[in-house]
Amino acid sequence: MELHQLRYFCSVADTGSFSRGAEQSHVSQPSLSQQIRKLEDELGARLFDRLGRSIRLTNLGKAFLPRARSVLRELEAARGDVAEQKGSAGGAINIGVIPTVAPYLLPAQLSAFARAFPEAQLTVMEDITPVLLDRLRAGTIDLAILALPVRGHEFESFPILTERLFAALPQKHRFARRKSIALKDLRSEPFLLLRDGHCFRETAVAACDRARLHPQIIFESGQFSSLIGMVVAGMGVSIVPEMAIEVKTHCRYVRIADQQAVRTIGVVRLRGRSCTRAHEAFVSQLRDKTV
Amino acid sequence: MELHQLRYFCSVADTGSFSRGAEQSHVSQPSLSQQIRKLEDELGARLFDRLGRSIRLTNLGKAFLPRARSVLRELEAARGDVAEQKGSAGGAINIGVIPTVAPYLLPAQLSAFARAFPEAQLTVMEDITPVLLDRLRAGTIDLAILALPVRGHEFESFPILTERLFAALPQKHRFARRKSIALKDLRSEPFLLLRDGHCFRETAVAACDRARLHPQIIFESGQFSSLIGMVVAGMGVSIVPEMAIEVKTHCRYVRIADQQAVRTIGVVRLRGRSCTRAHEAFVSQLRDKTV
DNA sequence: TACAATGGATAGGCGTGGCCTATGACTCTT
DNA sequence: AAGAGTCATAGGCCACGCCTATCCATTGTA
Repeated sequence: MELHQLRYFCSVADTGSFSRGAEQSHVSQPSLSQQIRKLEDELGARLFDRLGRSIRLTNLGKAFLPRARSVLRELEAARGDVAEQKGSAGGAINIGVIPTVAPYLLPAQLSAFARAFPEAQLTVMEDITPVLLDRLRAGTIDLAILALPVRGHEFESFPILTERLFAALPQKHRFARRKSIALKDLRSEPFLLLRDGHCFRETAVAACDRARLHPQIIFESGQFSSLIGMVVAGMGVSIVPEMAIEVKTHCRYVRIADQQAVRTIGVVRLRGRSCTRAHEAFVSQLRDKTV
Repeated sequence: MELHQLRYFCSVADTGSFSRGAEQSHVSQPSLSQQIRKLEDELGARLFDRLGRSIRLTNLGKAFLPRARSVLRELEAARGDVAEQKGSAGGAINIGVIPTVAPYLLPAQLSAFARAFPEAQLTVMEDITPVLLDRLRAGTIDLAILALPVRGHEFESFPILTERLFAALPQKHRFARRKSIALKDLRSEPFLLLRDGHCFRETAVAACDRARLHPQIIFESGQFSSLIGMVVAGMGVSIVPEMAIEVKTHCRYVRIADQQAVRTIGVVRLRGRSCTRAHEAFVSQLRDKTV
């Protein structure tokens, strides 16, 4: 039983004639006759009575007609579904973000995207890089926003911004007015850093390594706000990325004089993973609208 | 979009693998790959993400899967419907019967058939031969039980019984005790006959013709019961077929001594009209169970 | 009664397309 | 490093759906 046979059958039933049915189906009458015959053979029963010049549905044909129509209707529904999903930027987008980016980048991005594509359903999960990568692999999330580069060639990534690192100092600190600072100058300071697992900790530690600095870490947290609060309280100094700067607090941010002291944020997805229109739109917004 | 493509798609979605899907669908893996690819091309979007070793449904694939299943389910329902209709002797049977047969032949036949095939839905319409033939042509009825022969090669007919004609005489009639009678002997009698349009009227008149008798018709009716009632009342004589004999009444029935004075009842259907099991069963019961 | 017109069935040939096997590219495991 | 497993690609074969041409039956008309 094939779809074109069902289509032919419906055409014949509609037009009441093999010839007109063939015309309506854009095939020759013999081809249509052949296929109807084949369908009847497979079903093991006639669908039409051939009464010389005219034809008529058999009882069985009468019963079969709505079912055939139903199959074709379902098919069209399926096709329509796909076209709709493909055309509109609808559907679910699941993204993951690392905690050291989420509070600074996302709010503006999300609201802008929600305004531009109200039909898309965007859900966000915040977690550290290795967890996000696992989730990408597992398909739990479609995109991840995190610090580049990522290891593993199963991923492909696009940078969206590169930001410099700053030393976070108490307002009264002796270096607080400097334009820039060498990390080495902070050798004697107690350090407040992110907890292990956060990729920015690695970034900060790498910067220290380049400055031959082995920081004495006296406090660890999962978010910059806590670190900055501790800095303001005079507990020590910290290293934060540009986007984490909170201008209101009694805290000074001094650029670290190291060309390599940067972090690059990018969007990562599983290589070969197909994208809906919504995904494309979100990624391109990230790339374009991010300062 | 073809049915086998949908089947392949579902197989792959079920098994989570092209290879196992191919195995389940009894095709080679490359063939299945080709068809999936083709389906994707037609839809204009990927249904699966190829992730090196494993695959996964895309969002669009997830949306498409239930629709594809639905198409296949509808198809199976259609196939099942046909098998059911064909296998069981179910479905509607519309038969037509002429009035001069209906009350005598049908009751026993109908109840026997209803007992044997309770799943068949039999409806009966009573009318004169030309109307029944029109209805056969129009497809309003499937079978007609009437007097043979019928003209028109669009019909095919099977005889089911042949019966002799009898003269219906009042109990006191001078010929009432005879074994048989020649119609010519009734030359002087007033005749009660069926109305014009009833085929048995033609049959009776033809018998009269053969006997060189031009009957004086004083009463016409649409049913034998009325005629017999009039005979009993002494209004005249009539001609009735064997099955119309009502033994209880004060009426005598004398066989007409004319080998050709018979009528043959048969079942007629449109040539080339397909039959369900129920139809076949009904016809064969008529042929076998009729005395 | 013959003839044309209509509608479906049949016959034969052609070409697309679905299927196969063999092989390649790649990943993951041992 | 080798092997197993997976999907993609390539090339060839053949079935089958399509076509045109024709036949046959029915129907309407001169």
